[in-house]
Amino acid sequence: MFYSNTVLKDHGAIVRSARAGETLFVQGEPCANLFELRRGIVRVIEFTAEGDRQIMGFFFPGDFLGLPLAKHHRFSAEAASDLLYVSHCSLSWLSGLVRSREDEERFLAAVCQEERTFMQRGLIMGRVGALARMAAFLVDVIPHLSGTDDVLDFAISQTDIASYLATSPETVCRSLRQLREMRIIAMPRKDRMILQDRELLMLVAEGSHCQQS
Amino acid sequence: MFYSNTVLKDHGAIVRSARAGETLFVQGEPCANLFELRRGIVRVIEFTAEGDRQIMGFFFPGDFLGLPLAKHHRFSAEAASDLLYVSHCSLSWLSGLVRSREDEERFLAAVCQEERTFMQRGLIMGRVGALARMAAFLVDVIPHLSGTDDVLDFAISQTDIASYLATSPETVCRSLRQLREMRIIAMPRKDRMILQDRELLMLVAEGSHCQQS
DNA sequence: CGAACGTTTGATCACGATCAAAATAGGTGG
DNA sequence: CCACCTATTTTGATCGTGATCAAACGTTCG
Repeated sequence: MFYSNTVLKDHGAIVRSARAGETLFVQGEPCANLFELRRGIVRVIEFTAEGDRQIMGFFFPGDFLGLPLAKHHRFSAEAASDLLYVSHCSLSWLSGLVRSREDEERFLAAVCQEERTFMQRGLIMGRVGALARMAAFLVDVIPHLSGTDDVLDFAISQTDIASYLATSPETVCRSLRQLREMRIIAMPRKDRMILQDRELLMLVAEGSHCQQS
Repeated sequence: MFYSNTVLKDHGAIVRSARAGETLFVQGEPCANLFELRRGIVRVIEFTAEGDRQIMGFFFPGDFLGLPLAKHHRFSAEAASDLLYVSHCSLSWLSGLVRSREDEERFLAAVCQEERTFMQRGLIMGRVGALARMAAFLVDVIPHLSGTDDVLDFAISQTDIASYLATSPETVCRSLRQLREMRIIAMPRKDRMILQDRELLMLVAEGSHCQQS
C-alpha cells in the first residue's frame, strides 16, 4: 500500500509526499531517482546478512538522498515521519558531463553531507557512556529539527534512536529521563523537545561525568 | 621532521613514500592534493573538541584519500605503516567540468569507497559483543590486506584497532586471543595473520554465541 | 644498554543488556 | 465517542560483559 501523492510537476522534478513508515528505496535496487527532502525525517537502514537491521543515520529537510554514486543503492531509506520531498530523475545527474558548474557544486555538497552523516554516527557511538552518546546524538540532530522558537519537532521514536546508537530502548529512555532531570532538555509531549541548556548538553556529550544533583 | 621522499614525477602526479606515523594531512587544512595509496595502510583520525581522538577508518592500497568534496579536509590522515602513494594535484580534480568521462567514473568510485569505509565502522560498532565486533572488523579488513598465500601483512596496532572499535586495548587483545584459541586465525608474528576459518569468522561476526570448547 | 611504547594477563567493579511487567499512546472499527 | 488492539514508552530487577587499574613482559628505537 502506497500513500504517495504527486502534488506538483516541474521539468523532471516531482514534489511528492509520503506517510511515516513508507519505504523510499531499498538497498540493492538501481538508483532511479534522487530525493530532495523538504519536510519530515528519513531514516537510513542497513540490513546485514542475518536479517540484522541497523539505522545508519537520519536525513532532514534540505538533505539529498539516493545520490547516484554507484548504480545501485547501498542502503535502504524509510520515512521516519510524514514527508514532503522532491523526486529528481537520476539520469540527468548520472551523466556527469552535462552538469552545469553550480549543479556540480550542489552535487559535491550533497555527497559531503551524506558522508558526514555516516561519519557522525561513528563519532557518536565512539563516545563512552550511554548518556554521553545520547547527548552527542542530540547535539548533532537538534540543529536540523524544525520548530517554532525553542519548541522543536522531535519526530524520532526512541526505538529508532536505540537502533541508531546500537543500544537498548530502555537505555535510551533512561538517558532521556536523566537529561530531563538535569534540566538540559524538556519534552512537553513525546514528539516535542525544548532545549534548555545547550552548553551543559555539549559538556555531557563530551563525557563530563559531572554528577551534580 | 619529514621523511617523505619524492621518487618519480609524471605530469602532476608524484610518487612518494612515507614512514609509519607520518601525517599526510590534518583536518581543517585546505585540500591541496589527492592521495592514491599504493602500499601500506593509512588511518583516518577525527579530533573532537576535547582533544578526544578517534580512528574513523583505515585505507588500503588502491584507495583514494583526501577527495576534494569540500574545500577543507574533514579529517586527518596518518600513515599506520610505511607507505607508498601517488600524490595528485587537487586542482585538476576540483574543476569538475574539465574531467573526462572515465575520470568522472573513477571519482565516483573513489567517493563511494570512502563513504563505504565510514559506513562500515558504524555497522561494525553496531554489533553486540566485543568478539563479534573484532570478527566483523577482520572480515572487513582482511580482503584488503596484502600478503603471500594466506599469510597476510597485518600492519595495524592493537591500540589503533581499539580506537577504531571504541573499546579498550585490553579487550582487543583478549578478543584476538579468543579467535586464536578458536583456531579461526593464527598470528605467527605480531604483524602477520593467517586466516584459518573464514566461515566461522563470519559466523562469529554475525553474533553467533557458539561457545564450544 | 636503557627508555618508551605496545602487548599480555589478572583482578575488581560499574554500566548497560536483558527479562518482566505496567503504563501510555496510537489506530481502527463499531 | 468509546472500546479494543497494538506498538511504544516507562520502570524495576538481576546479571554478564567489558572498562579500569595494576603490573609484567616483549619490542623497537635512540
